Amino acid sequence: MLDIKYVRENPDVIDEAMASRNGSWDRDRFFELDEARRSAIAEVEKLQAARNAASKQIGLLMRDGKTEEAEAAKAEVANDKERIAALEDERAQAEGDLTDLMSHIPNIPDPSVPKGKDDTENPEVRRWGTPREFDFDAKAHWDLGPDLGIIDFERGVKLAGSRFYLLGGMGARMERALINFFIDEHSKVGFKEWWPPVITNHDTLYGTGQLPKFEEDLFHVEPDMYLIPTAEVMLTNIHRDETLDGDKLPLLYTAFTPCFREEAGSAGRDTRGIIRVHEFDKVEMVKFAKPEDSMNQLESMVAEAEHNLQVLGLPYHVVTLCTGDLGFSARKCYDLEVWLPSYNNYKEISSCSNCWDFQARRANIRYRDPSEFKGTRYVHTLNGSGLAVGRTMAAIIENYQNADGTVTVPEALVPYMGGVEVIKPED
RNA sequence: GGAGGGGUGGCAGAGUGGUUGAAUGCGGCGGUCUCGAAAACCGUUUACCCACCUCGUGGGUACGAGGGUUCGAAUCCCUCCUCCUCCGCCA
Repeated sequence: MLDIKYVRENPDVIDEAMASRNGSWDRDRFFELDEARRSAIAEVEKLQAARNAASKQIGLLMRDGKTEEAEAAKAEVANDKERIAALEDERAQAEGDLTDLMSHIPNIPDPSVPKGKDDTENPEVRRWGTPREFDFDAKAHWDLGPDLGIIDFERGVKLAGSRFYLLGGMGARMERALINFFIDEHSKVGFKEWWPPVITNHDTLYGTGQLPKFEEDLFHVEPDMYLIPTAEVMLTNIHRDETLDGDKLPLLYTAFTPCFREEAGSAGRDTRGIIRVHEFDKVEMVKFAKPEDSMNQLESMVAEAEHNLQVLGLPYHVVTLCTGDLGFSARKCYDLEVWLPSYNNYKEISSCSNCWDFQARRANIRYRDPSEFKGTRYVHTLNGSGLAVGRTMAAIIENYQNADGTVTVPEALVPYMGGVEVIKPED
């Protein structure tokens, strides 16, 4: 959610921001509702002030035993009762509509975000590692996985449906190994580990911006709950409706959770393999930072995600999402894309965003810092994958495959794999 | 699933319709005292919204959430959420 005062005073900035990120907002309706709300407030508060004063008088008259005068005063005040109720309804209506309108407006891109229409215009920031040249016919993970007996697509579909898969043996082991590896790495640099529920409610999803606009992307659990699409939702909402101590910032949180996505509208995209599925595992990083520090925290979060790819020896590059590709809640976002031989291209494996005060305002997360300012301010929230587990496994299988159809386990992962150095075909 | 009892300011804890944003205690902040500190004493202590003569003043709202009764509700009624105790069931 944007600051309503800022929107009121800078509508041209919003126009420009929406145009640059392929968003839209109803400017005329905003001012119509804003005006309606404020004039209703002015009127209703005037009447309330009069009523409060009169009620106080009635109380005094009653106390002094002047019953008749009190009754007369009561009758007089009663006249405004319906009027106040009607105005109050008017105010509530305008306010509800205004909040609804505001909650559908995406964040404003940071001035440092490059202008662009879509993901084809995301500039590369840097590149690490060199994609391997294979001197044999390299396989895609959707072929190699089943050949090794570590990924079973057919049974995944039988157990749950399309876009689900089953891991077995060393595949299952590697999933578990990657989760532990990632969390251990984050812990080394000060991230606190959490273990949240994966079913959640409306308010939590509203806080991070999934609701109300993106309900169709979520798995619904009857009657009114949802499966989380990312641990970001839970980690960020840990402090919903809280006022944090400025001395404790930044807070660095991490968690592993499965993530659930309806993938409505992505039919036909990434249909092969484990790249785009309804349920996948991810280790997530979330930070709560002071405004003046949040951009630095974004850079260090990206560095932490990169560190994991580097230790695993997976080639990748970093791109800055241009205005047209920016997610709803993000003010600035970097994507890490890992090299996938089967795509002969880089594929997103992490997305690190600075949401600025956008989520904090929705989720009401503030902080206090008496030495810096009076009262409270909204914190800045950041989130980033560190990393998507399934896509990491796909990248390892493909980049570390050998001519004989085996897969070498990245050195850093061997201890997490119970000492297994090479994955060979299983029965 | 059944029965009962709670949810008040940073914390503890009063308050069962009328000058209650809310006693009291603790904590926090400022001050007096002191070489300094402690103790003691004095003062102070929320958030959001609206308006204006915009480092301030005035007004409104907020006692789990929402609705109702009333001139007026923390106090009465309804619904929901949540916590606790007991019983049942259970990984």
